[in-house]
Amino acid sequence: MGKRNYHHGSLENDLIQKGLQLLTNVGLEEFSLRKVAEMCGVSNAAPYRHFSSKEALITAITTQVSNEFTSALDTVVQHHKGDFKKQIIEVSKLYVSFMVEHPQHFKFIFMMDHKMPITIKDGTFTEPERYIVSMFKTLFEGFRKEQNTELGSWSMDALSVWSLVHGFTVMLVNNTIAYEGSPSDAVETMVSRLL
Amino acid sequence: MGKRNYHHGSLENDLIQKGLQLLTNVGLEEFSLRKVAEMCGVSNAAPYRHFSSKEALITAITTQVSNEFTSALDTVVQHHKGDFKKQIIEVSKLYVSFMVEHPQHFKFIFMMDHKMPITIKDGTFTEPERYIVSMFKTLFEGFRKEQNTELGSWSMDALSVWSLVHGFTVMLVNNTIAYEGSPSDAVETMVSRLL
DNA sequence: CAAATAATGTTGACACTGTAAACATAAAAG
DNA sequence: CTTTTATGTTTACAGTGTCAACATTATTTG
Repeated sequence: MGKRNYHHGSLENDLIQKGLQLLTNVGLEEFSLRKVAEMCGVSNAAPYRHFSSKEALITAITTQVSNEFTSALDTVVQHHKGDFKKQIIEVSKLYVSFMVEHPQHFKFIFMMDHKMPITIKDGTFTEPERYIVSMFKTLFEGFRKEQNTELGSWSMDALSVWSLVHGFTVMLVNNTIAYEGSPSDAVETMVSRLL
Repeated sequence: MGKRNYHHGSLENDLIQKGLQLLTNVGLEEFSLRKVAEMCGVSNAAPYRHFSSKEALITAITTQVSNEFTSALDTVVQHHKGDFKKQIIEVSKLYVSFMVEHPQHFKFIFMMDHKMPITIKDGTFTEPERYIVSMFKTLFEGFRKEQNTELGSWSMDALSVWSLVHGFTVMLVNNTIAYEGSPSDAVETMVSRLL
């Protein structure tokens, strides 16, 4: 029953699953298509029937993680619907704590170039990684309602908050700084002051 | 005269120089020791007489860039000695504009794990990349003089500014966002409001 | 239902990588 | 001048992404 007979059945899914597993365990540097193939019990060239390149698989994995994380973010957003400040703070806390807990996720997500960057300033954006868009949406809409100003003004505030949260996270994950204490608390303090 | 006779003369320097060149041109992904060796007109194993691994060479290159950039930062710091706010703003502007102009530098610098992270909260730090320490120093000392408070309080402010500047830079360099306008101006606006 | 076709896996190869051991040459030290 | 040390070269190995030729199974079609 464990034996596979030539056809795997659901290789595409399994590649993503096992790929994420490998990425989480060994990181981006040590990640290799051949290892993933072996984990799936399949030959080295098999993945190419489902993904055109190593990068394509990583992109698929990224999307997977992205979706899961985005729904977690959305849950928080919905839960603090009335209170904009609280909403931002909780989203920020979730963001940093999630990434600190899953540093490998964060790395392989942000180490890849995004072909379609968000365009700020007019408030519209195409789709890069979903949680970024998700967080930006929350920020932009929140600031618009809160401050009731026109375009170009609130975008700077949203950008400030997002830069701060993201920047702090980057440094923690990359070991640029070692913060002694709860990153979640730190971000709460910083964002609170900023708002 | 262009001909080399067995010994290169100054391979170590040349490896760093040509390595930086390659890194700047093709980025971290395509960077390879063998290519650098060829650029130096030397065999593939030669670099190992000077660097124990590929990573060791990259570290050396990083240090090189780091030093140059740090002195540029220091110049700005000295130039605006009296005015703390101005000091921070100009350092921030230089930081973001330099990194946007040299995205590859930024990437290979920050994509590597730092073995010795800065320890904040008590204000002391070991040495990771020098420009980080340099900027942090400016921030910490500035806030201390400005606010005249004890430890633990101003560190949060310094961290906020640094997170914001760094985070904005990361997003620009990684193409997470596409800011329409001068990044330098944007950072000036954001840091000004934060201070 | 049988035959043709498409989807999926395998094998083997190629060029490239980091790295190490064995060897060669030139420079420095004695 | 001889010996030692520093530096380069050759060759090799294991691992990588990727591709072409081939094998097998699933799916569609006549």
